[in-house]
Amino acid sequence: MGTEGLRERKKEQTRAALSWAALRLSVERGYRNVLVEDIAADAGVSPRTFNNYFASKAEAIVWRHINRAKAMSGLLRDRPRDEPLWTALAEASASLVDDGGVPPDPDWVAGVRLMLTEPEVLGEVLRRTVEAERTLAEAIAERTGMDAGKDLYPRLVAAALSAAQRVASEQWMQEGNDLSMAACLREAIGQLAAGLPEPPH
Amino acid sequence: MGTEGLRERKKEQTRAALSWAALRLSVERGYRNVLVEDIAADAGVSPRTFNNYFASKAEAIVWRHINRAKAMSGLLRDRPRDEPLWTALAEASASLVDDGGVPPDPDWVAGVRLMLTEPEVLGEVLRRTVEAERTLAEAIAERTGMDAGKDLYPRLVAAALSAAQRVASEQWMQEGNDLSMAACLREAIGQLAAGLPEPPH
DNA sequence: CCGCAAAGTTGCGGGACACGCAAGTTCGTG
DNA sequence: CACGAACTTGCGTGTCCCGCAACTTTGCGG
Repeated sequence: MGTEGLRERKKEQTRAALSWAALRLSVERGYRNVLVEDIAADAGVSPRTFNNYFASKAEAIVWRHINRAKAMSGLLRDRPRDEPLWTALAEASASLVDDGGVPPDPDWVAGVRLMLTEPEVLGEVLRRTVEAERTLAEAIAERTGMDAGKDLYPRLVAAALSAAQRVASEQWMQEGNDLSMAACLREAIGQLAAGLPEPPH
Repeated sequence: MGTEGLRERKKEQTRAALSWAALRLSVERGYRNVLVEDIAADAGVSPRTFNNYFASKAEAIVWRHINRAKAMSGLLRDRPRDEPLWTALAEASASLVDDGGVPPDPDWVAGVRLMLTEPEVLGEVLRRTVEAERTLAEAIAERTGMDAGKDLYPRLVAAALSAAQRVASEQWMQEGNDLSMAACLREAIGQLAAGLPEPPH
């Protein structure tokens, strides 16, 4: 049998179904026009059950995205130890979104737009991202021989990286942008690692 | 008469009273134990009126903080034009919280703690901060001769600065920290401007 | 000084949400 | 196959946010 038995698998399945339904419906009709009731119906469970899995609509929508973000620390740990930190961070970030030249899934694009657009969703995603930063800071601390609890550096790097990821997403979403998400990420993180030098003017 | 007549002044007064009450009560009894009803009562208006001013408890609590954040762009514009961008940003940030050696107001400290601690409030403050970043990005764009709408740089700087401010606050709040808030800010922003170099280990 | 339009406040009511609780149902292990 | 644990569901409750329609205050022009 799979990980942790059939029960656990079924739970994860329902959770995914709910998250997916929440995202899809919100993209289709707009966040405010979707009731918890609708999401539950779409996933084939009762409205009450929805709240056994997620504490809010926003949390459900954001769940998949946050799961990806949480993978960052693992990805960072997998990078070669002799690689410069910022290269490792940039490549780990890029690998999270790299489609290998395949044009991005329109549903995913719509999802990203939703998270940057709908205030309530944005609040949730930012909040959860800050949460995930703690784990990332741990990984950075480990790599640099520091203490994420006491030293400023690891948390600062994690926070700056999150910021860069968000801005890169915005930039990528903009009208008339021909770069890939991965390219936007590398660009933003590169500038960050260079100290965001003020260009001569 | 003052700015925009008595009517406007009274409105701002009520708004401030509500925000203040929301913050104070939440610090005293904990965010979840405060009803909109309580806040309204404390400010001497009806519960319904509360929602004429703020769309949520969290928004009321965060209002003062965000007002300060919005002042950043103005402060940046007031810095000498020949000052390096990052010096200007650091000094503008520091001046927002500089008490000139006076120990910080315990109520303000409790407020900051609340914003970093209570999930709902944190979500709101992050969301509004991102909003305020747009204005800051405009100011940075102006200073560097760029276009905040198209260029990545100004938004990236604004976002990174916000991140640094948040982490600096966390660091400052930590047990066994003897630095001032302004010092924490200068430290964090300094590291950012230096490209967050990986220290040798 | 006064009355009137604009702006602000309030109460009411409804829609939605989140969650505690206590049944009922399903699962998987011994 | 039987039994306890885990999960689902319905119900009820407390809270929130806001539209709407009175009512009250404000301040301006005659």
